[in-house]
Amino acid sequence: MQNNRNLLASLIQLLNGIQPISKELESALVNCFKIEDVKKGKVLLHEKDICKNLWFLCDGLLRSYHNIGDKEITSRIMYTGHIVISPGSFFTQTPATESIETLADCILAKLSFTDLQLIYTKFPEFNYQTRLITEQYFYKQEQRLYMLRKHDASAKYNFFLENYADYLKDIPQKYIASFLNIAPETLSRTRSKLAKK
Amino acid sequence: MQNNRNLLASLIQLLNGIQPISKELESALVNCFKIEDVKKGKVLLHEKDICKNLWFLCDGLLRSYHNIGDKEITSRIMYTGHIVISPGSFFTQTPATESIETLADCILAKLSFTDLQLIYTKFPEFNYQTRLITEQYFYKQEQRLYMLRKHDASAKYNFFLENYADYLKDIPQKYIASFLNIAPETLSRTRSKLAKK
DNA sequence: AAAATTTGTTGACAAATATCAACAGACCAC
DNA sequence: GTGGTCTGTTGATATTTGTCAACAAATTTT
Repeated sequence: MQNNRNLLASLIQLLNGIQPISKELESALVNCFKIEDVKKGKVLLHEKDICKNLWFLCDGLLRSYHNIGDKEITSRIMYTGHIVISPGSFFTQTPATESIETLADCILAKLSFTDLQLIYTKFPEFNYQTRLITEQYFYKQEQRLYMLRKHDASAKYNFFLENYADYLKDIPQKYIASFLNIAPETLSRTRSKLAKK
Repeated sequence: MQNNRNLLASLIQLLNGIQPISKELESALVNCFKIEDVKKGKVLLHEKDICKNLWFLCDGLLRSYHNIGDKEITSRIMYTGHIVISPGSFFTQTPATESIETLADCILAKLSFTDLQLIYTKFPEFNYQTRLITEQYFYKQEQRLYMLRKHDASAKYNFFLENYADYLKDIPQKYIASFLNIAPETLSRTRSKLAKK
């Protein structure tokens, strides 16, 4: 359990940064989160399953994706320190329209939807921190919407460089391409043009 | 004030639908919201100003927009019953990167950021309802991200028809086009092709 | 109601990106 | 390490959408 506390340190710090949480709430969180090591290439959540857990990504890299026709589209890329869910599915406990998989070996802290609801019941003040976190994610998402409306492929790729530079080497290019909504060949050409300048 | 209560009925109902609110909280909300009639074509929030208010759109139609280069991009379209803010600006009280304007005569209920914070302080349980509302908006936004990654213009326009059909006649086509990230001419052609079928 | 302005339509053309295909390089399994 | 599979690169071509321009239609202003 001491191990739990160490791995969850950055989550606790995130929460305390918003507003200090009580020792009781901290203990409840540390007790409810289960640590999991997951190897690269595993699917955490399958499309059509209900997202029954929230994960805190202690270390690693993930992506969510869904299919349109015969194409697979990467919708989000999530790295160390992120809270991971399939939003629509987790919030409403209905089947997911996307899958989530690991792009690297990951250490994850898993919290079930039911345990989270119990925590909310016992510690209603926790809604404050989670409201603010949801607001932050909301705003980040807004920026991704801006990105997708940028005119050309290089503007989109620059957005990616500004926001995900640290993970560039670890994310297969075809996933970056579909995240930016361009063909992998176009991304390859955009990159080589950029390298020449 | 009785008038206030009527106009805010659907907001109160929205909150009660999540979890019944106390009479005290209801009164505080009704007292803090100020009703405003705003004519079509007025700018509620100017880019670079801080979004100091949240609005509940009792009746009418709004859009948010920002400029990229010499182009104006419509980022959101909001109709009766929506809560309206510029997310990044309101949450963090920093200058907005977008403007918000009325597309029709509107009846708005305005709540200042500071009044909202006072309400949160006095009624911390209110965080519960607002967390859930933020989650709902978060999920809606995710769907708009899906839409922008749809391949062609007609798929994007169909998304619009599915989600904004009731407001189709009231929104100038050029705004719909930039919302869908296509040129107005392309939208015009897409529509005429669709009509022939 | 007429004039002026804005918005939407249509055509011709240009530009960007997608698609298809061949190949090279990286990565994985055995 | 070798063979096989998957990923990325590059070229040729097709398709889609954007751009520019002229005009029509609708809306606003006077």
